[in-house]
Amino acid sequence: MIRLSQLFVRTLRDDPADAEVPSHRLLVRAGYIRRVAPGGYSWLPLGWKVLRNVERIVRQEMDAMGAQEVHFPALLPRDVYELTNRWTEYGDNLFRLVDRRGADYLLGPTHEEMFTLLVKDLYSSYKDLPVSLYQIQTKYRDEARPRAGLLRGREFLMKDSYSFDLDDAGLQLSYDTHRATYQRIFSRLGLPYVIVKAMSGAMGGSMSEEFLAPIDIGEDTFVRCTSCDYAANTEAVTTALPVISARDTPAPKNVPSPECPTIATLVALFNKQYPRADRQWTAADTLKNVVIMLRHADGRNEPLVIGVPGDREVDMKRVAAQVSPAEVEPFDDASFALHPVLVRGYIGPQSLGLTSASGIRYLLDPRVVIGSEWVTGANQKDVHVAHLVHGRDFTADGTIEAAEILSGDPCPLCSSPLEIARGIEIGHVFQLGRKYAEILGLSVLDKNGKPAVVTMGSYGIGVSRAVASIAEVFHDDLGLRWPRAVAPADVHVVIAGKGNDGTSDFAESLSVQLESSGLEVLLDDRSGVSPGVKFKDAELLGMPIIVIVGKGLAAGSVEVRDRLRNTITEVPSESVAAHIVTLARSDD
RNA sequence: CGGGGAGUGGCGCAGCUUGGUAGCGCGCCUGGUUUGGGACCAGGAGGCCGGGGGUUCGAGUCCCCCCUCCCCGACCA
Repeated sequence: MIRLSQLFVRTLRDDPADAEVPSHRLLVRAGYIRRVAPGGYSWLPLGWKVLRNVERIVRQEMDAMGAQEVHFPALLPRDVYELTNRWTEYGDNLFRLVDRRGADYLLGPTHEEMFTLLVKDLYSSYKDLPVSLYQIQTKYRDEARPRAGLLRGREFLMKDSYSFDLDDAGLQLSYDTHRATYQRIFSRLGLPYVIVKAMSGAMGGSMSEEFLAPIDIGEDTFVRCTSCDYAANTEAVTTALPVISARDTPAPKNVPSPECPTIATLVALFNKQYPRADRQWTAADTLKNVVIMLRHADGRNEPLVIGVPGDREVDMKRVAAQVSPAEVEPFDDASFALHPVLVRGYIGPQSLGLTSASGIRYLLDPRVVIGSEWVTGANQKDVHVAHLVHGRDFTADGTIEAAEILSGDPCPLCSSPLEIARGIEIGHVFQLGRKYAEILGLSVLDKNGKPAVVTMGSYGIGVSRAVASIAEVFHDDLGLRWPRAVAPADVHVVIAGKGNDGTSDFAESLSVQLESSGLEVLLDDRSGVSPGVKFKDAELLGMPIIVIVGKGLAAGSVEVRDRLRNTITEVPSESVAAHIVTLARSDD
C-alpha cells in the first residue's frame, strides 16, 4: 500500500513553463519525473513504478518468445566501435569520454557490436543457432536537440535485441517472431500502433518496419491508406504509377522562354505564348529537374539530377533515404561552374544520363512514366522544350522515390487515397543481415563443416519513450489516466471525510481488503488536506480507479470512479470491495 | 548550425521603458478556524535577480561579452 501521507511526491498546481507536450507537462506536474539536464530526467517513486511496469511487460514477453536477457556495460571502449567504423560514422551523436590514462570510451547508443562479439566468443556451430539475446539498457545519444521531455532524451531506457541465424529463412522466422512479440507487448501496454514500412538506412539490411503510435505531436511522418492496411513512413512510401493514355504527341519543339527559371513563371509564359487548344498548361505538365551533389562514403563527389513532376517539390528526406549511405549536399555555384552542361533553371533530360556525352546520372521519380509528355528545360538559357516524351525523346538511368507525398495520393496497393499522419516511433524491427557478422567475423561451421556467416536481426523498443507515449494517449484535461497494466497502483482511495467520522477507518480496512485481493492501493490518508485538493490530486496522478470514502458513507455508500471509462458509481459500502475487484479485473 | 522566445525563492510570474535597499500568487513552517472540488485568518522561513566585465554615489533595471533553457527548422540506429 502506498500512503500519500508518506509518499515522496509533490504535485504542482501550475504547468511547468518549459513543457509543451501533454506527457511532459503532466509527468512533471504529477511528480513522476524531474528534469536534471537537457534530455535527462530523474524518476520519482510513481514514475519509477510505471517505468518498471513497462519494463516488466517487455521482459515477460521477450522471455516468452525464447529470447534470453543479458546485460552489457553502457560504458564501452573505443576499439570495439572502431572495428565497424562507427566511432567515426556515428558522428556528433556519440557521447565520448576519456579515462585517466587517456583512453577513449563511449557511452553506448546501441549495442550491435557487443552482441555480435559475444556470440562470436561463445558459439561456433550451426547447432547453436538460432539464438535471440536482449538487454534492457540505458542508452546515450548526444542528440542535437532533445525535446518533449521523455520522448527524445539524451539518456533513455531501451530494450534492444538481436537474433542470430544461419540462413535467410531462419532470419525471417526470428523477425516474424519478434514482430508478433512486439504486437503483444504494445497491446498489453495499451498503446495503439501502426506498423509502417521503413527504410533500413545507414545500418544496411533489407526488411525493416517501424511501430508508430499515431499521435499528432510525434516526430515521424507516415502515410496510411484510408481503405486497405498499407502504411509506410514517408521515406519508404512507394508510388502508385499513373496510367497514361496513348496519344499522338507532336515532335519536341523548343520554345523561347526568357526569364523563366521557375515552374510558375514557365507555366504563365506557356499559357501566354504557346497556349494549348484543349486546356491551360499547369505545373503538372512540366518536368522539374533538380541537381544535387552526392558525397559517397569513399569521399567521391558525384552530381545527380532528379526529375519530378513540376507540381511537386523534391522531398530531400526521401532522396537522402534512397541514396544512403551517400550523403546529399547542395549543388553550389562552384559545382555549376564545373559542369557547364547544367544550366541553372533550364536543366533538361536530353543531355543527361550516364551514357550521354555529359555522363551525369539522371534519375526519375516513378510518376514520370514511359510515354508521358513533358515541358522541360532545353539545356540552354532562356529555352524550354515542349512535347518531350519519356522513352521517345529521352531516357533515364533509373527511378528514385523523390517527389513529396501529398495527402490524397493513391495507395500503391489499392489506389485509394492515402492520408498523412504523425506518430511516435515506439519500436523498430529490422533485418540487419550479415553486415556486422562479416565485419566482426562471426561465422559458424555448417553441416558440411564449412564456415557460414551468421545473419542477424535487430529489434528495439524505447521503454522510457513508451512511458511518455502511454501518457500521451492516456490523459485528459484533468490529468493522467494510466491503463491498469502500467499504473503505479490499481486503486486510489481518497479519505474525503473528517476522519473521525468513520471514513478513515473504513478506507483503511477497505484498502487492506483490496490489497489482499491482489490489487495495489494508493491511499490518500493525508490529514488537514481539503477534499478538493485530494480530488484534484487523484485526477492528476491518474490511477485507473478512484474510490471516494466521504459524506456518502453515513448513508452506507461509497463512490467509485472509473477514470478510463469516465463513469461514477455509488456502491453500497458492504459490497464496494467486491465491486472494485471486479472492475479492476475487467481490464485484464 | 539558422530563426523565434525566455532566464528574478521549490513552481508560475510581475518589476526593467524612466537606476534609489526585490515583489505577487501557489507551495513550505507555526498557531487557530475549516473539510465534497485546488479553504480562511494571523505570524514566519526561504532569493550571489544565469555568469563576467563596465558606466554610476548607487545596477534586477543602462552598456559590452559569455552561458543556459524552451519552441520551429536542419540533423537524427
